[in-house]
Amino acid sequence: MNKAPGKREQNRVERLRALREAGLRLFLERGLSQVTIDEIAREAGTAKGNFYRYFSDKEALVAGILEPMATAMRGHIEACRDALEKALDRDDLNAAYGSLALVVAITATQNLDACRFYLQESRGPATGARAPLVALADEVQDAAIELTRVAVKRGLLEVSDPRISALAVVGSTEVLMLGMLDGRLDGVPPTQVAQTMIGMVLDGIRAR
Amino acid sequence: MNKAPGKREQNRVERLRALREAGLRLFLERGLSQVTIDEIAREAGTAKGNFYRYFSDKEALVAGILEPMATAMRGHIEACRDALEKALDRDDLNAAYGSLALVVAITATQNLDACRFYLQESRGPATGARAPLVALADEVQDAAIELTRVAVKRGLLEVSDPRISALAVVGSTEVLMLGMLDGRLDGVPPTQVAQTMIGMVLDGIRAR
Amino acid sequence: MNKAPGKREQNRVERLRALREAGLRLFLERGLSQVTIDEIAREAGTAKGNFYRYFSDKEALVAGILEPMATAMRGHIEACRDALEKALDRDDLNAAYGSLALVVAITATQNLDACRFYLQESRGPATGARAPLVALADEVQDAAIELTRVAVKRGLLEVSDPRISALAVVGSTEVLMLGMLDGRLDGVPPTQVAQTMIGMVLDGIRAR
Amino acid sequence: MNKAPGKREQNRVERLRALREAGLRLFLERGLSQVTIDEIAREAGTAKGNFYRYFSDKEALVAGILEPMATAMRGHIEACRDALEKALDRDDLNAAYGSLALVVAITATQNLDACRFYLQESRGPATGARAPLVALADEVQDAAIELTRVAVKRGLLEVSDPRISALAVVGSTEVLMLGMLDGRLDGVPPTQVAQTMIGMVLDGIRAR
DNA sequence: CATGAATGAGCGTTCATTCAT
DNA sequence: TATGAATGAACGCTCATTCAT
Repeated sequence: MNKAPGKREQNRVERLRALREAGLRLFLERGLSQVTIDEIAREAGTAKGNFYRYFSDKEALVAGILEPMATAMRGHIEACRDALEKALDRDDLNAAYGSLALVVAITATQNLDACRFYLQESRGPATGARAPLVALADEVQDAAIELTRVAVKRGLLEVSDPRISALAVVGSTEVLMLGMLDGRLDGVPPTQVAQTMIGMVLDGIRAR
Repeated sequence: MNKAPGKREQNRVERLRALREAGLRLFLERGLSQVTIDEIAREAGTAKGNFYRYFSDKEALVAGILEPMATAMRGHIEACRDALEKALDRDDLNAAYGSLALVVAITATQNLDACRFYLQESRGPATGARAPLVALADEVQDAAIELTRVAVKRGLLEVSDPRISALAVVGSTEVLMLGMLDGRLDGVPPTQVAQTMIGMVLDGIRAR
Repeated sequence: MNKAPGKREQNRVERLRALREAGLRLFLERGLSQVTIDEIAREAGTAKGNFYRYFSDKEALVAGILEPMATAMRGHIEACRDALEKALDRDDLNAAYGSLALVVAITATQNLDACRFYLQESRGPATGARAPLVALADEVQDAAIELTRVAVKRGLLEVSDPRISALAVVGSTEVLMLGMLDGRLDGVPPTQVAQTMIGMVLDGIRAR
Repeated sequence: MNKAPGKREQNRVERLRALREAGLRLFLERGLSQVTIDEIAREAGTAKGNFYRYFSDKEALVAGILEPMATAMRGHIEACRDALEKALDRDDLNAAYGSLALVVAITATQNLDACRFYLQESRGPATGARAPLVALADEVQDAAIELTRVAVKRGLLEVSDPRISALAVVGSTEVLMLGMLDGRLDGVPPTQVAQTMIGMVLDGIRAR
């Protein structure tokens, strides 16, 4: 019996979703540190005290908001590294990077708000609720450097220093994404942005 | 009389400096939103109530911290645009960009902490004390786009879209600077980083 | 039918017992006011909401915890008074007091935790959940005074003031019991403590 | 200049007094755990946040309320021990104990409310704000035992066990004091109570 | 002017109590 | 009937801001 999920479980899932959504919406509107638990609960249509059934504090909510995107990103990075480690020539490299760009773009699109949230709040000291964001940012930068190192080690890429190339790409990507989100790049086809990015990657940032 | 600055004025200037320095130090350590006026005053060696004699609130302090760097940057950008508008060939372009890179680097070095503060806190919604930071960031991005547009208009640069190139450069620069500051680029000579950046600019981000 | 207790009733009794035990254990560990209904229910292995099926609030639980001991004590006191009212000489008095001491000791031993709980929390204003404890303490003191008055009235005891003697005995008893429970009297045979107490009673506290 | 204490200092002292007094009054009325910082501040005629300038939390306030009495008691106990250690005969013992009883009585009278507070809340687990009370109670009981041990060691007192005598005296004293405070001993001259107590002490609780 | 005490709104968190499941 | 999710009033504590000294 009870093949369908019970009402309790349904409510639970719905509440979680509502809290995450409300939190994300408010964080984007007014900034992580300016939003109170009170508001999040109200915006999610529940009582303040109920928030704490679902998240131990604001930091846990932030982690929860980021989690789907972070998990997906980790998977994509892993896959890209696997591909790079098997890559034999420039075409394989192209394929690996292109593939990564594609799935990252898709993941970003599917988690648009979370992505924007990440871009907006991931810098600075990892104090309190910002910790999960900074941790993820660190992870991303380290992964970018690692991927570049692999490509260089396999002789597929020639760069002055893998760290420079990797961070430059990460930085460009971040600001371009924000540009698309905040309207500064309105009218530019996303594919063109992507192409520019991939060009940067493949050209190893040009400096040799 | 009183050609030399009076004792009063000297004190005033010293207090201002102490408050700005203390605020900056604490903002870097623990994040803008986590620092209280109380702490800033204590760190600056003055009484809490005295803070309000010099700054109307935290936002004003932030603006004060950024002001020297922002003024310098505006000057540099202005000069670069002037140079670009008189530039006749690729060499002039090189000179203009190289010059900008140089003075920006110098300004950043002279305002290292303010620069880092800017890089760490300039994103996200412009709420509360963060407003001056976000405003400056907007200004920088708009200026970067404008400079690129000028270069393109004069036929000195060929890019798919000036906005993409400009933002990519801004993003790379930001993350590379942070990388130098947070140790991720330890051991890389700054000149090499700069060269990579200038290469990016001159190559118009490679994508055509 | 249903001469034997039904399953329902069995469960009910078991739940009550579990809640009382859990509450008592926690009250002793951390103090009456520091224990939440939540914890009591969890410790008793039942759901929080279920607590309210058995007790209207914390005060009712406290009353429930004390009830067996209180009822027994009332009976013993009653019996002692009956004995005293029939007592004709010092031997009868000895017998009555000795008997009371014995049954009180037995009751305390049989309700060791409840007794300790009473000793620890029965003072102070009768606010909230503490009310039943304070009420019982008042009852005990009044009874002690009353018993002494009876003995005096019957010419069996000579004291400066029955109230002084009675309260001194009650106070000594309480602290000595606590001393036995908290280890301060480790190594002293309980009978020796009891003898001292009875000596106090019979000597009418010595001051005449 | 400024021989008289400044207005600031005057205010400070007055606030401290008001907070201690307000706290004590409320603790007596409704019990330590039932009183909120909010109420204490309101009762003291100050703002809630101001409470924390003077006391780090409720526990610190309790310690502050107890402190004068505790310090006095420690001094008296010390003096009594010194006297006992020099005592040569029963008369010296009488003097030492009588003296202690007298100064304790005076101290209690001078700190009537604090004394009552101590008597009402010093039992039970030392959780949170109750810690200083329990610590003081432990100190008192240990000191009582120690004093008795000294008297016994010097052959001035003959008791079955110093711990029993000491705790019995402490317990009697406590309950008799409460009895005087809560009206149960109305009409009994305090001197008579004291005499009873001293009789108890000198007779070594009668049990040999 | 400088000081730091006072103010009180507001935040994060808890918990007795109710109520849908 | 049992469960534990939801509610919301408090509570402890903080801190931007004001103001007496």
